[in-house]
Amino acid sequence: MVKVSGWTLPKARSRGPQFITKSQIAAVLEQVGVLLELDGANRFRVIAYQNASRALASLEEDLLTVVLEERLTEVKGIGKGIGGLISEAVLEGTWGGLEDLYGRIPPGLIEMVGIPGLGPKRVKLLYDELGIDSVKMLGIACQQGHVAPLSGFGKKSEQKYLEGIELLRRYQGRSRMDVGLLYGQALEERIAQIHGVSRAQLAGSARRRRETIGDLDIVVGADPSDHDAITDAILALPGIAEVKGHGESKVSLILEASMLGGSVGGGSVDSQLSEALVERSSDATIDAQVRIVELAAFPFTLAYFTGSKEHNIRMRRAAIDCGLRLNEFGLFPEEEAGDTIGMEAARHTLPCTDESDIYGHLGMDFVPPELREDTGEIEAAASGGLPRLIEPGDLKGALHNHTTASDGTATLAEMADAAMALGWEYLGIADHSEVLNIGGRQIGVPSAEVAVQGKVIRSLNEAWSDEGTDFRLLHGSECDILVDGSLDYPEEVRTSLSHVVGSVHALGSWRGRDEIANTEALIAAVEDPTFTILGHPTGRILQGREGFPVDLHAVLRRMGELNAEGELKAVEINASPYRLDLDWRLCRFAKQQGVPVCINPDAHDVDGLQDVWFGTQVARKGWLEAPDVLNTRSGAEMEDLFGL
DNA sequence: GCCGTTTTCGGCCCGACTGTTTTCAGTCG
Repeated sequence: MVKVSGWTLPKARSRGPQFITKSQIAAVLEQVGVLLELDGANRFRVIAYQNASRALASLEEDLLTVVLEERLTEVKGIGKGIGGLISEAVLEGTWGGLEDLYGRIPPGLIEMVGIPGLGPKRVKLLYDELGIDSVKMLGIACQQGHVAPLSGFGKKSEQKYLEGIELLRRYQGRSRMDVGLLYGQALEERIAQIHGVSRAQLAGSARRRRETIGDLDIVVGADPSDHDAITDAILALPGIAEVKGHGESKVSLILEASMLGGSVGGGSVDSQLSEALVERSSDATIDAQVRIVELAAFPFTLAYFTGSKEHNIRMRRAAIDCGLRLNEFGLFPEEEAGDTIGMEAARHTLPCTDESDIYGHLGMDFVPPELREDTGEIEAAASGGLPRLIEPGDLKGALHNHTTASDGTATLAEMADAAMALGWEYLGIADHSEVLNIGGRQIGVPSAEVAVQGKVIRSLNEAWSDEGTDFRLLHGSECDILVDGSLDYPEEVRTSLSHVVGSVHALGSWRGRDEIANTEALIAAVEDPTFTILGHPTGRILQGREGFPVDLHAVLRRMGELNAEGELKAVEINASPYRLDLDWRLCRFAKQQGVPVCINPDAHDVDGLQDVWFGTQVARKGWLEAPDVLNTRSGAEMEDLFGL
């Protein structure tokens, strides 16, 4: 659900420039797109703001520099108009004409577009004609029959909106990757078992491994004579809260938890099952679209519904450049299709048995689904420059894990056994440092006890070495980064460790001050000679809380400089599906700066080690190859790196 | 609002489904 709170223009910092930061401006541009839609603006103008927001968010250079050097409009997607807005925000801290737009659109309208089947045009019409400016008011108007008489509306509209309001209440927004995959795999399995289904595959943002998943897309290939029966079978599946619509080729559903039923799901998300479900309220729902096509169209439909939308737009343009037209059913010469559309036009398609054939016809290498975000993959695929992405099996260990010494539930030996069972050559222990206490309870390891843990680790390592087992524990610490950027523990404690994972935990203080102060503090932390790995860099909890504001581009640039001087500074992808922090959008930048990434499960029990699977998905989405990831190194190499 | 460029304004990805209307606009993905 779109949260109405937060739909205000950010206040300028007290001193500057820059008065407003890049991420704040990107968020505003995104909101302006929505507000303009509600204002009845030209749809291409709306798209322009969305594109500009994206372009700005992925700008890797320092924004103030770009503004001062008047190079903003060189950024693709930012022109004179929006460029002027950005410059004003950065240099003056003001928002020009946007104040008026924000003041004119009632925040309740934003919430109203969250109702399924109700879009910006009709929301605006309801507001203009009846003065309806909230979901609550709409509900009352529908019950009293005020909506049906409006031109373009009817009795069914009223009923649909009333049902939509109830669904909006139950809808919990996007789902974390682990939860979304759980539902997606379950639905895929159920559909694959339906008689007549030849192929069934999960597509959409789940297949692209986004950190959160909005709705599920399943593509089904089957003989046309079976389509009706398959549609009926899908509609009869358990756990359907609502059928939003169904036709010859698609079924649009809202699922509830009972769809998961008995023994479905599988793979690495299994261990997350109980925990993931406990969090969702018992009547929470998730949307799903099922597309049913004949087998010949399957690869095209799969590609289409895998997206992203931006990737698809680029693919269509690439097809046009080749004199071809690409739609969800085929890839065919423009002149042969003539005026026909859809499946009819696709009768002239070039043959494709899987997605790689589609890319092949357009002169491109197969683009892995994770990369399909229009962040350069089209160009790379056309020039043979796609990365060879890391695989989960490339990992040889992990460096950030907890034991009973702090807030973990397993002992050193138990964690080591679990790591060996995964085929790993090492496990880095990084229990919390002294300063950490939660609710007055001491969580962190007192500095005097660090040496005690070190002694146990040494004796375990000696035992493995003696019996010829290629496994070792690496004695590190998850050391708190204090508000001034210094590290917890006396220096001599930190130097006694193999590695220091520096993490921020006092989120309150960090979220209460601005991006520039936080960035300076993080840079001070990474500059400490004992600092090794930046742990969960923003502190975000997906679907829970925002991270603290920070310019990670600047921090990663500094870490890259230090590495160029011969130091070892790495950044963590915290692989917990609750975090997935470092964000995939920053992985390539880290690589470009010469900062290795470390995929860490932040495990607090033996099962938690398996979370590295999720972290690997993030690394893949961030274009990383095995050599870019620190913990693809062997145990012996790690010992060398840490000077052990 | 941005882009490209035949440097001045037209084009901007494409299709299914729904409800209302009677030929189509709105919504969704």
